[in-house]
Amino acid sequence: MLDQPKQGRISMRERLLDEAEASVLQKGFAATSIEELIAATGLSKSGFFYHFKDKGDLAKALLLRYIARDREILDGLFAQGDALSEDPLHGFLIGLKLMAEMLGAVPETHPGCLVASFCYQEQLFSRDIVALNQRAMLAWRERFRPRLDAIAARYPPRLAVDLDDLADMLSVVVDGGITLSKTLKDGTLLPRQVMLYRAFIRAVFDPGAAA
Amino acid sequence: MLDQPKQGRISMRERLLDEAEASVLQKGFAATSIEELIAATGLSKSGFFYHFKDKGDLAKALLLRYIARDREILDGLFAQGDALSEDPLHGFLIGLKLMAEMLGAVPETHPGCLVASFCYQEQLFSRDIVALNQRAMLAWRERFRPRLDAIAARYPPRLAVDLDDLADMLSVVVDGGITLSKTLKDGTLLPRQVMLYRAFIRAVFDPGAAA
DNA sequence: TGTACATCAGTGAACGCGCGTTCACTGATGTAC
DNA sequence: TGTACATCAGTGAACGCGCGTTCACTGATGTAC
Repeated sequence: MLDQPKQGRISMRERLLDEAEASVLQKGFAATSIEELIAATGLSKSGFFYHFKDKGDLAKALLLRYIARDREILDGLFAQGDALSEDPLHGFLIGLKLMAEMLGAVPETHPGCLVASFCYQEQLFSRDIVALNQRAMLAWRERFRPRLDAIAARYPPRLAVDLDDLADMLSVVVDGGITLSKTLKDGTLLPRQVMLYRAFIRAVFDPGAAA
Repeated sequence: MLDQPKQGRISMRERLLDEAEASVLQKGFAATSIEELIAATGLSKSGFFYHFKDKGDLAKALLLRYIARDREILDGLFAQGDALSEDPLHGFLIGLKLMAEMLGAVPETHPGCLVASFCYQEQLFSRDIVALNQRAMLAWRERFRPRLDAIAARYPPRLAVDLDDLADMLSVVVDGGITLSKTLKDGTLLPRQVMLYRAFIRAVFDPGAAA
């Protein structure tokens, strides 16, 4: 029994977070009621307040979990890309392709980005949650800017572009692509946009890019 | 008196819509209460229900107004671009530059895109509002795809890209750019992303693009 | 020009429901000695 | 091994407030004849 992995049985807390995340992405945080979360999980209302001291605490836990998962996924994707090529440009391009594949793999459309959702409801949240959201957004820039620097060092850019902007553009394309996909209920649109960003990266750096 | 323009005095209905739009973009539709709208405008609660039959009716009016304004602005921008150049590519590039300038002109950061906000709260709205939102998103593709066709006819694309995707990318960059700008509270980020999209368009079509 | 009626733009009071939160309490498991 | 206590993961009942909605009513302006 001791050597059994703890997995399999998901904790009540985790189940509440799962339900809450899905609900927030479909109707926003304010309309996501504790009542509905306990109905979905079978917990009592006071049971909910054992896990979260108030609704704001739920929001914070939701965001922290989302950010951590996001980071892990990106780590995995681009570590794979780097493992498959020593060249920084090719490694990045592989990572982007893997990303597009992953985003296209789920049969339904992407459920949404919690950071974008929170951004459009900022006034509901405490300052530390808003700050957390900003850090999450900045994390993308800080993750990809050094990569672009390394690429630019080997492949002089063929277009005059700011590398911070270019790094930001990936999060922009993913966020905007999610909104596009979600609004039009077409899951293929998001990966296509990521591949378009990838084409842009090639146009900027890859000497053999022009068809 | 008859020849006086009706402007100047804004109707109560319009004031309610103004307040509602700002509030929705800051905290979402569910958290935007009728109570707060009448407090801001000095109207009575039943006065509100004279103008809108229920809260869903407010949402619909909000979205219709937003979409109409959006269309007018885009019409103006790209009509200007076309007026300044006969060439479809250059006209489009001018339109994009004007767009970036307009988006950077407001001192504060962009208040947000109602279509994106509604997309992340879809479950709150009736089917016709959701359909309206889809039409609004599609309108961008349908507006820019013919332009790209005209450009591609004169300037054979130097990169293999799908023109629907490329048309979609503008709305993606604007939507994602708004989220980026809004989250990081930096109004310059949005116009910079639009200019980056413009650079991509040049890279795809403009024979003299490479620096 | 006068009167009758219609429409416009609201007011005030009341409603019931659902929401987030609090409080005192509980029964099962873990740990110290 | 037995007992005392602490922690974990909850329950059940009650609360007050704010929300969206309804209803009967009103006073000012517009229109028909």
